[in-house]
Amino acid sequence: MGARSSKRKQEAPAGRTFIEEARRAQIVAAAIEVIAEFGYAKATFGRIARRAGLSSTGVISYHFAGKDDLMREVVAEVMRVADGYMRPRVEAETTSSGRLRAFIESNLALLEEFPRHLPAMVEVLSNVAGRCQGEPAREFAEAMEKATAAQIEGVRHAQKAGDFREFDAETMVIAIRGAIDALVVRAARDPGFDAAVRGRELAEIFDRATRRTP
Amino acid sequence: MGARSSKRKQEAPAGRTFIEEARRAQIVAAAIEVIAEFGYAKATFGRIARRAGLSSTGVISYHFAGKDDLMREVVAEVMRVADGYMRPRVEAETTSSGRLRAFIESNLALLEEFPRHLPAMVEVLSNVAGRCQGEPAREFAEAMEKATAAQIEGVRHAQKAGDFREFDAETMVIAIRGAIDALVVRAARDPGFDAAVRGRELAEIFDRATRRTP
Amino acid sequence: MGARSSKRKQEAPAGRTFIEEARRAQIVAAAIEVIAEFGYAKATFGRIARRAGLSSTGVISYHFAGKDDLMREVVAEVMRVADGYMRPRVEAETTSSGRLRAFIESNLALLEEFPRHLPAMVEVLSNVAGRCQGEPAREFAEAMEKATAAQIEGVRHAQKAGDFREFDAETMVIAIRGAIDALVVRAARDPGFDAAVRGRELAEIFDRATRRTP
Amino acid sequence: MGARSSKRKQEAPAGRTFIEEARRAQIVAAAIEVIAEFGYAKATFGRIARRAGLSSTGVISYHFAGKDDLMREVVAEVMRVADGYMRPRVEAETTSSGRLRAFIESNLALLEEFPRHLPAMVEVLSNVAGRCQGEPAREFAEAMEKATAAQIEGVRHAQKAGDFREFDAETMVIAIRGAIDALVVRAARDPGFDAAVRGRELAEIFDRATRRTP
DNA sequence: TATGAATGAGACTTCATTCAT
DNA sequence: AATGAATGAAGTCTCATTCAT
Repeated sequence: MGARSSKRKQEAPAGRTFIEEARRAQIVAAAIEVIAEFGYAKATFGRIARRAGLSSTGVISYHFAGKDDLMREVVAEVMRVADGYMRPRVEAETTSSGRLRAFIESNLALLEEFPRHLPAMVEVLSNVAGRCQGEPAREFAEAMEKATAAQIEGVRHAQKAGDFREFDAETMVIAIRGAIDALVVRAARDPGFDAAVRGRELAEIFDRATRRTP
Repeated sequence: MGARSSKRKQEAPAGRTFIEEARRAQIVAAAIEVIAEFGYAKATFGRIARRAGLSSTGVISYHFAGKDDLMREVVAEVMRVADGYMRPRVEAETTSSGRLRAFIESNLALLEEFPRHLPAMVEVLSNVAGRCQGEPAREFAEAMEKATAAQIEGVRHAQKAGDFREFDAETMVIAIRGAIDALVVRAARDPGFDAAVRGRELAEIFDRATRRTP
Repeated sequence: MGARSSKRKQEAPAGRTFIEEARRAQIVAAAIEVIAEFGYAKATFGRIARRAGLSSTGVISYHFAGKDDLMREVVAEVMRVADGYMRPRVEAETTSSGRLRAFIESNLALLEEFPRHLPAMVEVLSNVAGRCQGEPAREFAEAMEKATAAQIEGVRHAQKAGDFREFDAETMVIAIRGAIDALVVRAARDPGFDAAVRGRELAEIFDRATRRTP
Repeated sequence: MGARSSKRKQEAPAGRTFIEEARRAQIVAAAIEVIAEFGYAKATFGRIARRAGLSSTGVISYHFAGKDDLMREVVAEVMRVADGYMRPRVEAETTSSGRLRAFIESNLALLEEFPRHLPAMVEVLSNVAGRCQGEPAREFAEAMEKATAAQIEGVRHAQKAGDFREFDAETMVIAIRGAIDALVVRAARDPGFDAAVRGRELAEIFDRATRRTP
C-alpha cells in the first residue's frame, strides 16, 4: 500500500517527507499551468502528469487522495501566493480607500507576476466549488465564504468609520470580486492585456463607487 | 437517419416540424436546468435525458448534431429570452444613465423570472467559449465579443455626449459584466437571494462609477 | 402494419405493386452508388436514403426486410445487369478462347457503362458473403458458388474439347475472377483508368495462360 | 494516462517495455484471428478483447491510439511476417521466371503456415485503404502503392532483359495480386484447400502468361 | 517512493429498426 | 404507401483510480 491510504490522506494532511512535499508542489504547479491553458474540463491527470514530466498518472493518484484533493491544493496554493503578494501591499496602506485600491491593483498585478495562477483558480472555483456535492466542494465553498465574509466585514467597518459611503457591503464585495475575475479571464486570453493599466482603471471605478461624496 | 443529417444540420437550421421543435425546446429546457444545477462538466446527455423524461440519450443525439450543438442552442435560447426581457426595458429609458441602470436591473430581474437561465449560460460560456478549440467555441467567442464591442461603443458614445464621465469604456463594460455574473452565480446558490434589491444596489454602484461629477 | 410484414417479405418475394417495385429499384440504385462511393461500412441507410432523395430511413426498412435483404437485392441487380450485358457478347463468340476473351473484355467494358455496379458488388460480396452468418450471407455464397461452378464446368468442357490446354480449371476461374475484381477496384479509384485497354491486356494474359501450345 | 498519449503515440513508435510489446502482440494476434473469422466490419474491440482473453475493451484503447492504429499494426504485422517468409524464397531464385514462381508459391505457402494472416490483411486493406478518408487510410494506400510500383518496376526490368515477353506490366501485377488474393479468400473458407497445389497451378498460369514464346 | 499496466464506469455517437399516424 | 420520431443496442474512446512490483 502507498505511504498514505486515501483515509490517512484526509486525516493527516501534514507530516510529509521533504521529497513528497516537492512532488506535490511540482504536480500542483503543473496542474495550475494545465488548468489555465486548457480549462478545467480538459485538465486531466494525463495532461497534468505529462506537463509535470511524470511518466504516469499513478503518481498523481499516489500523492493526492483524488482529483478533488488536487484541485483543493491548487486553490490553496494560489490563495497562498495571492495572500503573500497582496497582503503586504494592502496592509501598507493606511486608509480604507487606499486599501481597496491596493487590493484591486495588487490583484491585477499578481496577474503579471503569476499569469497562470488566478485564471486557474477562477476555473477551478467556477467548476468545482459552488455545486455542493461531496466534501471537498463544500470545503471550497466554506473557505471562499469565509474570505468573502471577512472582506464584507472590513468594508462595513470602513463604512462605520466614515471612510466609505453607504451601500450594501455584500453586493459591493461580490461586484468587486466579479469584476476582477472577469478581467482575469480576459487577461488569460488577450495577449496584449495590460494588467497595470486595467488595475488602475478598475480601482478608479470602485473608488468612485465607494467614496463618500464630499 | 437522424432528424437532420450532420451535413444538413449545419446547412439548414430551419425547416423543422412542430413536434421536432417542441422536443428540441424540451431538451434545451432540461439542459438549462441540469447545467444550472450540476454545472457544465456534469451536464451529461444522460442527466439531461432523464431530466427531460426521455428514455435514452439517443433522442438527444437524434435532435442535435452533438453536445456542442445542444450547448449552442442553450446559449441561443438564453440570449433570446434575455434579449426579449431586457431590450424593451433598456430602450424605454431616454438617458444613458437610465439605460445603464435598466440594463443592470433588468438583468438581475431576469434572474427572478428565469432563475436557471443566466446561471446556465454563464456555465456554458465559461467552459465552452474562452478557450478557442473547435468551431462552436469560436462561434460563441465571436458572438460574445461582438456583443461586448457594441456595449463598449455605446458607453463611449455616451461619454462623448457628456452623459458619462471619463474612464476606460472597455474596462467598465467588463467590470459590469463580471459583477452581474458574479451575482448570477451567487443567486444560483443562495436561496434567499433578493434579485431586485441586489439589482438596485449594483445599478447604484455603477451609476456612481460612471456619473459625471457635478 | 406495413404492406408486408418482415415474415411475408421473406416468404413472398414477388407480388409487388408497380409503385413498390419502383421504390425498391430506386433504393437499390442509390445503394449501389453509395456503396461504390463510400464502401460497404459507410453505406448506411441514412446515406442511401439521402442519395435516393428519401426523407427517412424508415422507407428503406419498409421496403426491405433488413440490410441484408437490401444487399442481396443490390447484388442481384448488378448480376442482372452484368448478365444482360455480358451474355450476348460471350455467346456471340464461337470459340472457347473467343468466349473467354469476350467474358473478360465485356466484364471490363461493363465498368465503363455502369461504373458503380461492379465496384458495389465487389464491396458487398467481400463484406457480406463468405462469412456464413445468417441466411442471406449463405444465399450469396451459394449463388456465387453456383456461378463459379458453371464457369469451371465450361472451362473443363473446353479443355476436353481441346480448346484449352491442361490446367486446374478451378484455380484458373478463381484467378480470372480475382484479376478482374482487382482491376474493378482499381478502376473505382483511378480516374484515368482505361477499361478497354485493360480489358484487352487482361484477356491477352489469360489467353496465353489457357492456349494450347502449338 | 495511457501507455502512450495520443501525441506520443504518433511521435515515438518505439520505446516500449517488454510487457507492453507482448500485450500489443497479443492483441494484434487476436485481431488477426477475429478479422479473418468475422470480417472487418464485425471485428469490434469487444470481440477482439474477448478473443485475447482481455476483460475489457479499455485495454485495447490503452495500448493503441484507436481502431485505425490497431488495424495499421495488423497490416504491418502481416507484412512483416509475409516479408520474412517470402523474401528469402524469392531472392534465392536467379531467374525472373523463377522469382515470379517463388513469389506466387511462397505467398500461397504462407497461407498454410499462417492461415489467418493474409485473409485478415486482405480484409483490412479492402475496407480501410481504398477509400482515402483520414490519415491512416492514406498511409496504407501509399504503402501498397509503393509496393505495387516496385513490383511493376521489377517486371519491366525483366521485360527489358528479355526474361519476360511483352505485356502491360501494371495490368499483369494487378492481375497477379488479384488472383492471389482471390485464392487467399477462398482458402479462408474452404477447409480442404491445398495451398501448395494451388500455388503451383497459379504460378504455372502466370508463367505461361509472362514467358517469352520460344 | 514510484510506475507501468490494467480496470471499469461512463460518455458521446451511430445505426438499423419499430411504430403510430 | 409513407413518414417522422423514437428506440436501444452496440461501438469507440476517455479517465480517474487501483495494484502488484
